[in-house]
Amino acid sequence: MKKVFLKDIAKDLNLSKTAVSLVLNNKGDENKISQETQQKILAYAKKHNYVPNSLARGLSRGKSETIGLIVPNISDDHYAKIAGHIERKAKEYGYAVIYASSNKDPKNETTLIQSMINRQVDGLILASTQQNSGDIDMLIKNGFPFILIDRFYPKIDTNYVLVDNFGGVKKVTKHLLGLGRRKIAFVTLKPGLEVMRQRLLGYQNALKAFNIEASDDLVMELDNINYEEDIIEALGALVGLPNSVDAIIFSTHYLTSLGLRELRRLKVKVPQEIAIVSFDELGAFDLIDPPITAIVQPTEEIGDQAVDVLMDVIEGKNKITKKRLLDTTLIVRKSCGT
Amino acid sequence: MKKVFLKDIAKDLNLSKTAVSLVLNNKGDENKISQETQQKILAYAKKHNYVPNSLARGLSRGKSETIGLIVPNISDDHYAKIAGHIERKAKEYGYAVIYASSNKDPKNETTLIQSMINRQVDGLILASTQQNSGDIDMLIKNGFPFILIDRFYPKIDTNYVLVDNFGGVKKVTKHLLGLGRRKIAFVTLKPGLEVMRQRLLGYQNALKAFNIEASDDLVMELDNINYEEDIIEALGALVGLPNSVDAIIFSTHYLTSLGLRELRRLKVKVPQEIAIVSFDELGAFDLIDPPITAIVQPTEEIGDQAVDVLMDVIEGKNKITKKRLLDTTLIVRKSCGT
DNA sequence: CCACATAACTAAATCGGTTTAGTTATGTGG
DNA sequence: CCACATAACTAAACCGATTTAGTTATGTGG
Repeated sequence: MKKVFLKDIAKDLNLSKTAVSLVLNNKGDENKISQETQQKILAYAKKHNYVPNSLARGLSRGKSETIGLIVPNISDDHYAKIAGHIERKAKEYGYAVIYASSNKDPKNETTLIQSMINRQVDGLILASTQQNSGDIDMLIKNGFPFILIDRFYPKIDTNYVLVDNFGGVKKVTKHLLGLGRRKIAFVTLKPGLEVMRQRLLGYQNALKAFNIEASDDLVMELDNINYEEDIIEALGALVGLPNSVDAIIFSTHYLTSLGLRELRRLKVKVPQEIAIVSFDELGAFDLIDPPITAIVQPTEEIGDQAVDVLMDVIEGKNKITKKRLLDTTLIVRKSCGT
Repeated sequence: MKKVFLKDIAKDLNLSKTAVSLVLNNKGDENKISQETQQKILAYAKKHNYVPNSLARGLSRGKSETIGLIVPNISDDHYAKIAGHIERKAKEYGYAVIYASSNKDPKNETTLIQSMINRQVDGLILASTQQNSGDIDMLIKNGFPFILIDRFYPKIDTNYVLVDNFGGVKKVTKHLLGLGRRKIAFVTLKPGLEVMRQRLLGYQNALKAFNIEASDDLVMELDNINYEEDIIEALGALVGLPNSVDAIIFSTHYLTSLGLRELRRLKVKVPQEIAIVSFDELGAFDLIDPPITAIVQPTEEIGDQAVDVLMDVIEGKNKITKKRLLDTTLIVRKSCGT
């Protein structure tokens, strides 16, 4: 089962590499290669299981038919799901996916972007740390095809697809307010991520709609890296407040898990004393006691749309930037009371 | 910020591409390029931010510095974790990772293996469907570097790294027996996967050690694809047994979640009436009520070792096959009683 | 002063495709 | 019968590296 190359086929059939290449790329007709010859070539290729070397093809075409996916952490439930959808969708276009995790470090992100470009990916899907506007500017300046998912740069005009974070949190906050909760805390990560700001704004906006003053004491902004320690302190503070809180919104799924563990340790009764809700879902949120109310993101749509838009850019269609804000779904479970 | 190529550097410095290439690949000394020239080249390259086109390099070197990862489903918690570790470790060797999901379909797997090889990956990490011995034979015959993870082919001599499935299940079964449970059911997937057989054997072996007859009624083998429906039926049967079961071992994490949901619907009290344990952990198993006892796999070690072994093979070291059986850890939680 | 070693390079082939610019043979209209 | 169109190809350049096999200039020992 020796590998066959273009030149082998050409030699064996007494044809030129050109003819063989054209036919195998479906350009036989437009280049007036006779039907007989085309059949011969196709038959030979099939029989000997010819497959082009994609490095060579990529080199000469200037395309690798590969896209790069950079996310904070590929092991994270949310990104793993998105990665799955991106893979499936990319395959429809004949593309493969190289992934890499930035671990939330902008420096890593810069390196990864460079490394992906060197590997000649045709485009990038980027869940950016959002602290690399320089990289984004560079991509734009070079006309490199890319699309942001999950996070975006408010001041830069780019393609992106993400969820309506503001609306999502507003929705769930109103839900809590509707249930009579009034001292609602918001546990989130330190600013830096626009999407986190959007979530915070959604929270504040909902409170305002109910004429409730948004107290700074109720907003806990944890360090992006040391959140595991920070959250313990934060929850201690919240639970210890004179007029204790009656609800907590966690701005992302891993904060929810950590928070819930800590609340248990503090013997807080959920939802009787404190209702909780989570932005982002985790596989087993319905099995937890109590089952966790969550805002869920349409990961499939994110993946599909990201690839679709990126492919349009790669193929040179649609010069204008596409900005997509997808809706979240509120899944009401018992953790916010009844 | 125009791209610079080797020939640009050569031209600008009045040198040959050869000299530039040698120096940039750290072969300047052994090829007697003068220190001055080397410095000039390095300085120029740094200043103009030269980075080699890896398709071109890959083509001429016959290496892409990329490995392929094929798993049943990249979105699955278990594989997403492994993917994260593989990525990190591969980066240490300067390798990038292309991933793809077979969705448990051997035909897909065959296609993916081919497609990865065409993309000139230097090696493959394969969590195989285990129904493709033909592919594996082909890889071996062609001397293509690869390593199996998670699943292996008992009749084929290959590199692999996976956990001691037999020992893991045996351990947890004995644990249940030690707690006095006697009618222990085993809910698993239909044969085909050797690792599932190993888990079953571990279960049976533990029973035997306690002089308990392993009844076929207590082993439920669900369809690999339609397990969501099958498990409902299976649990219905188990719970309806005359002398109902007092424990259930789920052979993989997604069966545990599904099973637990169904047991709740059936109003079965866990662990009072039925204890449950899971092979494989899920992020929130400690938060579930009751927290789920689980056998956890060392995903980091699996990823690290897979990459290490694969790199050895790629670099031509260690001609003998490496077979690694890693230990699992039993995390005892309340779902199996106290 | 000549043969030969060595330092410091370079020209050109190569990897396996794609693509541009022809070439050759046949057929057709005037 | 000649000019020209067309069908059916092909030779060779090219993509951007790596690498083999030299080449040239200088220095050294006998």
